[in-house]
Amino acid sequence: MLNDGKASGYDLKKQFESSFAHFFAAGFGSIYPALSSLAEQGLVSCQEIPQQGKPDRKVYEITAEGRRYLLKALENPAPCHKVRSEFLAMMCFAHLMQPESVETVLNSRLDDIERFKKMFADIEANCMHEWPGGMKFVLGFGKAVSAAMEKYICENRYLLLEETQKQSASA
Amino acid sequence: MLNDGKASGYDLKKQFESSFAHFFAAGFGSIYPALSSLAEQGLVSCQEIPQQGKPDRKVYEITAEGRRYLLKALENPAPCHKVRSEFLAMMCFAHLMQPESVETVLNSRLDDIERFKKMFADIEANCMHEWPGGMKFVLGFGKAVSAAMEKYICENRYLLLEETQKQSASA
DNA sequence: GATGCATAATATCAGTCCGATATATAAATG
DNA sequence: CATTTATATATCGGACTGATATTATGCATC
Repeated sequence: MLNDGKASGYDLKKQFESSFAHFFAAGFGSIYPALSSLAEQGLVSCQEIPQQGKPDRKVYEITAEGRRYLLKALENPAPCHKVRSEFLAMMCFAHLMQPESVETVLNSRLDDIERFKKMFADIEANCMHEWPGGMKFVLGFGKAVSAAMEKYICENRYLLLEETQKQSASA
Repeated sequence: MLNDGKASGYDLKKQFESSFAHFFAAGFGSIYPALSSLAEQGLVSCQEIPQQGKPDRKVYEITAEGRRYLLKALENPAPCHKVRSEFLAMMCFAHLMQPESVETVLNSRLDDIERFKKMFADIEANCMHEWPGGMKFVLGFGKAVSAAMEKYICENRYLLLEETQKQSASA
């Protein structure tokens, strides 16, 4: 991220919460230690800007060595793409749940997707133009996958509810 | 998983590599400590079956308390669904990569998806009938999302390659 | 005028997770 | 005959992360 310009940990967090949120979340507990370690390795430099009231702003900037390191890292031919879904894990055992409980879970998932869709629209409206094709590709990927998930859930939730109703009918 | 019947850590691993692979991967480093901890808490019981040549098979079985605990856990109204994609992270910076490098990454991702699709087909052919609706829902979810990803990548890879070609043309 | 909440900003830490590695044998494959 | 795959368990260092702490401003609400 620093390759696109200077930023503080706080600035980066905002990016992780918006454009990166759908595929790579990171909290302060990951960001600050990462910045410290990068600085130690000389891959970024740090400039402290004093402020009144607030902690000093630490603005990080990528170094020439950091840029070389980034380019090397981008040579990985098979980067991973992992999903870790408690949601799907739960749905495997929907037949052990109350039907209302299944409904709640499904709706909360649809809400999350809705929130992502709004975020995508915001991003598209604001900063899309100034982005390289890669960012457009990644945003589009998020939109396509979100849409597919939403469609699938709406069209197939009956699979889950039939089962729980069968159970509650036989109970 | 043990709610569906007794199993050893090794058995569970096979499930994590097949039906669960697309949304919840787990290695031995997670499975064995988890089983030990569950046994300590009395949520599962363990029966050691001696074998010649191989280490003793430890077959775990869920207890009544374990079942109660599972049902409580299934009451979580908003289970999470996370994606962590080095692939998409790299694609954000495609403009810094060689076009051939981008091609390689894209193809390796498509290969992964292809492997999943084959796995889905296998599962559907073999053990689909004996499954509850929840498992069918989850498998279908994986298929739908995989198909959407494949389609999106094929239809939009030009977004990534245009950029790198522009770069290599101006270099 | 006070209370509370959001924003700005950094930082740490305990607990969890996981990839890599180790060990031992049988069976299948080339 | 050699090598790979399958059976089976186990550990550990390093990475990751959610929760928590600190301090101050500004803005809305009661």
